[in-house]
Amino acid sequence: MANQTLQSRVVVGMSGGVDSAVAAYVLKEAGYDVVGVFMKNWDETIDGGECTAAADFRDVQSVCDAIDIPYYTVNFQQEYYDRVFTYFLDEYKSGRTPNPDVMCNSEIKFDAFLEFAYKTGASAIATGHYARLDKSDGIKLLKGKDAGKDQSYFLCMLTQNQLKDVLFPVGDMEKPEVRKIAEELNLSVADKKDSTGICFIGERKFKEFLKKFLPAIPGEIRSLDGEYIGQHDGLMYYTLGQRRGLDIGGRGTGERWFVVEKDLKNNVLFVVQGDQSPLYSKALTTTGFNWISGKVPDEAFDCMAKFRYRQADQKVRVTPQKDGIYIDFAEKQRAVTPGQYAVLYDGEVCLGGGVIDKVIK
RNA sequence: GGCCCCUUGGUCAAGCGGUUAAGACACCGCCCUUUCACGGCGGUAACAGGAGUUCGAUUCUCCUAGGGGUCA
Repeated sequence: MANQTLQSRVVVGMSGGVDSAVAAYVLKEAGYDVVGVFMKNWDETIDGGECTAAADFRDVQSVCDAIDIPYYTVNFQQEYYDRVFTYFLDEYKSGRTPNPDVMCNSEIKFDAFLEFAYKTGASAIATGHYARLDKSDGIKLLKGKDAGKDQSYFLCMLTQNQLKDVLFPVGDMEKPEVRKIAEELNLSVADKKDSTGICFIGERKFKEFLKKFLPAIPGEIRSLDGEYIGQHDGLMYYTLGQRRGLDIGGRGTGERWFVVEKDLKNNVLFVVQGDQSPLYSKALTTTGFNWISGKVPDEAFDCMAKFRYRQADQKVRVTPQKDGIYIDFAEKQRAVTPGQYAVLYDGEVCLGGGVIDKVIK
């Protein structure tokens, strides 16, 4: 793998975690001119949440010093707010459940950041994503080798152009290997916990977080046959299939209650008790669809799909439409939710993704 | 108004003189997880109040407070 563009410059997006640290190390060992860059994309004074950015940056410094590469910081707070967070809030206002991290990749990491890298004279960027690229015939996005860590789902909206100068050094490694390398190098982040929560924002008590941006409009919770069950704090604080936070206990059969539907017009949250059929659907449509290959198929075909991150691949039949695609499920699917991404796979290959618009029961 | 029944943790609900007073749902925490969720594990929490009878009362009796049938 090392005999291509030796000495060409690669800018590595360093988060302060192990994955990007090892990614940088691997590239350095392969002979690239590696530069570490830490992105600061969220201003925690906006929401008053915990700020882990400073500590993360110290980890980046420590790692870069250890593997002996220069490091810098860039700030895309404005871009993040305008191109990701605004979309995020708008989706919630529409009663949908967005996935900001997919947008963060297509708008920030593989756009604003990529541009920045080119400007510094780099010929490529790299990240610690668990995904692989096959550039033998066009560019194919593949799942990470470590099936449990595969992050191709989050990269489903990227294009050939965005991927052509990208490297995913840990994509063909298993997580334990990555940690082992970090340990052998005595990197301070070797056993650092994997980060979760919205990328660049971090762990938040989600409902509290949203409350700072979206007004709470309490309303009724009802069962599908109209029975009054209780009160909700605001439709946008719930997602389809959710059970926690409903505060419904002791009724009916004693089973758990789940959100099945939101009626924005009347501000009513509908729920069902137990893992019932109203939670399940048989098909969906997307608004637009990003085919990573750049080519829109001209006829229907079978493949696999995920409707939420880390869901097991589901067998589906896809029919391209004028705007987006129609996906028919081989098996009924639970809690498919508008705003989330439907991502298609052909074996290891991620074909692309689109925002779920309509769900057909 | 007169006879009958009910009253347990946030909710529903076991218990039937001696129990660490079940369980479920909720809630909280942890785990999982670069979205939101789902899921897994664990935890907090109760006998309406008072007086009796008993070696011993959530369980029996009698009062005082809150809900259902029948009789004028």
